[in-house]
Parts: sequence; structure tokens; C-alpha cells
Amino acid sequence: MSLRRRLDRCGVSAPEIDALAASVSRVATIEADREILREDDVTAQCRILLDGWTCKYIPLNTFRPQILSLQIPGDFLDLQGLFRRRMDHVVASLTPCRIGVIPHDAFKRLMERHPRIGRMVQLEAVVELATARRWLLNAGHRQAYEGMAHLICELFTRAAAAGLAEASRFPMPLTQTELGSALGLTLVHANRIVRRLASAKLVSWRGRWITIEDWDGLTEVAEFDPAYLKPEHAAP
Amino acid sequence: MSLRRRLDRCGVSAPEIDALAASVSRVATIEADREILREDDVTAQCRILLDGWTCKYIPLNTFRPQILSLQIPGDFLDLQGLFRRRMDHVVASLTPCRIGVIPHDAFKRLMERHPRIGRMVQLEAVVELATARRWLLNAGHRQAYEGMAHLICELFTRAAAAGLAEASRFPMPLTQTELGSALGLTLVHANRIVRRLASAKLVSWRGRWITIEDWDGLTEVAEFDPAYLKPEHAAP
DNA sequence: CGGCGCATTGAGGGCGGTCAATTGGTGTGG
DNA sequence: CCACACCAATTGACCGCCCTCAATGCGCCG
Repeated sequence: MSLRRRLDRCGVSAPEIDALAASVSRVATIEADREILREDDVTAQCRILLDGWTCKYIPLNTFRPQILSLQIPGDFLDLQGLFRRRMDHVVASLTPCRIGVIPHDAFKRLMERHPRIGRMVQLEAVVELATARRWLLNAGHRQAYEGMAHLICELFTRAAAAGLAEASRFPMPLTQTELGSALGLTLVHANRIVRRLASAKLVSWRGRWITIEDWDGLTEVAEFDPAYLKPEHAAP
Repeated sequence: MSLRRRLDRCGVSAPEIDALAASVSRVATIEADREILREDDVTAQCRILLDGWTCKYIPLNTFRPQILSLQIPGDFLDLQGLFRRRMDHVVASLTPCRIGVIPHDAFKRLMERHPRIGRMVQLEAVVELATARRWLLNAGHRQAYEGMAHLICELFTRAAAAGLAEASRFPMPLTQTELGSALGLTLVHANRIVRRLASAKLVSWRGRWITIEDWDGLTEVAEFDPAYLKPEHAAP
């Protein structure tokens, strides 16, 4: 189950995993393209994504929103709600989703009883921040070609860690429009970049799967170093 | 003093401020354009910026680095070090700096004794993440003109909260090259954008100060909402 | 079969990058 | 006080990445 797998990666051991799993008060099922949490929402629960993909964005007047981060099974949706009252962004489903809901008070009791869970929460925030910085590089510094390569490297690495990937391919439920928006690209240019990556024999994208044809070539183009995704705990 | 002012804004009250101030084991003085922390560094201290400006960036092979975040007096430089062993980015001084150093073990004892300090740390991470998302919007979604306006709005708001700003102007020790790099712009285009903002009578930039000529106009261009910068605590 | 969503491709244009030169302010040495 | 160096700001000319508008192909499903 993805919850246990995810926790496993964060240096949390069996008793903590059981305690956290037992704190899930209910499991919500949500269809695709729904806003799960809105700007200014105030909630009393945390959510962990069990199945499906979600994204975060900030609504703006002028255009359709840019995707600011992606969540795959095992990722938390709103850990920040533990520390800040109001949402400052939207969390929306990109596919049908199953979501585990954990009340804040239960979560806080867990953190007091299991210090490792508190550290896991901190580490999640650190990794999310490190990821946002890479996305900033993708959008601001890198060319579209290199940025798309980096995003695909990241998503493959994360999907593999979540147990979603096969040897050299992983499911891609997003449209090219959506993936491009994560880089600040329009659908037309996102498609051209994907075509270039395909003709360079680095990746191929068929159906709802992306296949890595040449991992070494792809990581070299992207200057991808997966270290930022791997929570390496400080000394206890 | 900026340390106390900063803590004051985070919902930490007098006893915690005193305790934190007392935990500063030494104050380091650093000249401009020095790397304070490097990739892969492992340290046993946290640092709080007392004077000067610093930035964070990730070294890449191809170009000179893009600035990924800015710190002004009162900001912490490496709270993440409490939870993650290695630095995944560089922290560098942009001006001469004074830096308060707090050993991790002292900091952790503080967090155990004063739960509010632990929550402040979490909230700092949440605000830093929210800020990174705005920068991602600036670089990926907004035009250079709107992005520069947003960045100036943010820096003015932060400078004012840190007590650095006057009524409608604030010190800007960065060059246009550096400020542009935060948006993924070259110095030439950054300068053109600054000129456009000036000829639109929104801001003026003389010497080492930026003056806000028309705050309402500027925030409207930028779609700036300062809520993300204001830590609003969840219920205790 | 017809409709819909997504991928794909073409043509043209603008924002922002690159190269290059000039201005202006500040500090330093003659 | 002036000559000079140095750095940041400024401006021009040109180019290319990426956007916009538009049309077509393609797979899926009712």
C-alpha cells in the first residue's frame, strides 16, 4: 500500500507507520478535475494521496493557472495546514483520486508520541521546497528542452520510488498541456519539445505512458541529480 | 534589533525571543560575494541573518547561476539543516553580512522547551515554500514586466516588515543583473523592464534605493497579494 | 458514424536573449 | 584637480525561442 511505502522512505519505522495508518479517519474518493482544497480554505485535517495524481496552483485573473507542483500516490496534499490556517493555493485532482484524511488533532498527538513523525513532516517540507527550487530553475533558467527533460527525470524518479514505474517507463496521466504548464509552456511548444526529445531518442510518450529510452542521455541534457528528492535525515 | 523583530512577527513572545537570542553562540562577519554554505556542506549550526543580504542558488555547468531566493535581515539561512544533513544548494552573501550562529543541539533543546519555537520553524518553511511558488509564477507564467513588479512588491513588503524601509522606499543593494536573474532575465532585459516600470511612473530606482511611486498601480500590475508572506498561525 | 479530446504541424509575430558600444558614477593615483 | 580604471546602467541592432492563431490527424466512446 502506498501509504506504508511512502512512510518507509522517510525513515519512519513500523510502529510509526501503523500509528499513522490507524489515524486515517476516512478515505475520500474524488473524480478528475475537481478542486480538493481552495484558496482561503481552513480545514482541520491533513490529506495523503493514496491513488491518482493531483496538482497545486494559484488562481490568477489573467490566464489559466500554471501548475506549481504535482503529487503522486504517497504524497501529502496539505501538511502545511498543520501550521498555517488558510490555504494560499488550490489543490486539484488531475485524475480520479483516493485520499486518506487524518484529523489535525490526531496528527498532532501522533507527532508528540512519535518524534520521528514530526521529523518526517519537516523533511517533507524540505523536499517540497527543494523541488520547487528545481522547478524555478526549469522555468526561469533552463531552455524548454532541458527543462522538460529535467521534469521527466524527476517524475520518473518519484514514480519509481512510489512503486508506480516499471523498469524504464512510468504512467503519465497528464496531458501535454498540463505538463507544459508546469514549465510555463503552451501546449503547442510543449508538444514540439516532446517531439524533439523523442526524435533525439531520449524518451517516447505513447498512450498514457512515458518510456525512458536513454536515461544517461536524458539526465545529461537535464543536468539531473536526484539527491534533492531523497530525504537524508540529519542525525536524530 | 532585527532578531527580536523577526521573532516578534512569528507569534513568538518575549521569553522565547530571549531564549533564542541567548542561544546565538557567535556572530560572524562576512564580506560581499562570498559563499557562506556550499553544496554538500554538512554543518552543526543554524544561521540567522542580522545584517546584509544573501541569496541561494544551485551551481550548474552551463551558465552563471540563477538566484532562487533572497534573505534580508531577520531571515534564517539554513533552518533545513536541522532536518537534512547535506546542503543541496549554495548560500552566498550579496553584501557584507553579520550572521548569528546557533548550534543545532542548542536549537533542538529550545524547540523541546518552547513548542512555539518549533512551530515558528515550521512556519518559516511554509512561508519560504509559498514564496518559491510565487517566484515560479514570476519566471514561468508572468511576463517580465509583471514579474519584476511582483518581485519589487514582495521585497518592499518584506523590507518594511524587517524595519528596513522608509515610507515608500527601501534599500536595494542588488544590481539589476542580480535582481533580473531571480526572474530568469538577462541584465539587458532586466534593465529595459526597470526602465518601463519607471516610465510608467510605478517605481524609480536611484542609487541603491528603490522608490515606490504608485503602490496601487504596482500591485495591480503584479497581481500582488501579500497574504503569503504573513505567517498566520494555525490554532495552537 | 459522428463527436470529442488530445496530439501534431504550419505560418507568422513578439518577447526576451546575445553581442556590442556608450554613458555615468565612484574611487584611486598622479 | 585631473586622469584613469572600474563597475553598473543604458541603449541599439539583430536573432531565436516560444507564443498565437489555425488547421489537421488520430484515438476513443457513445
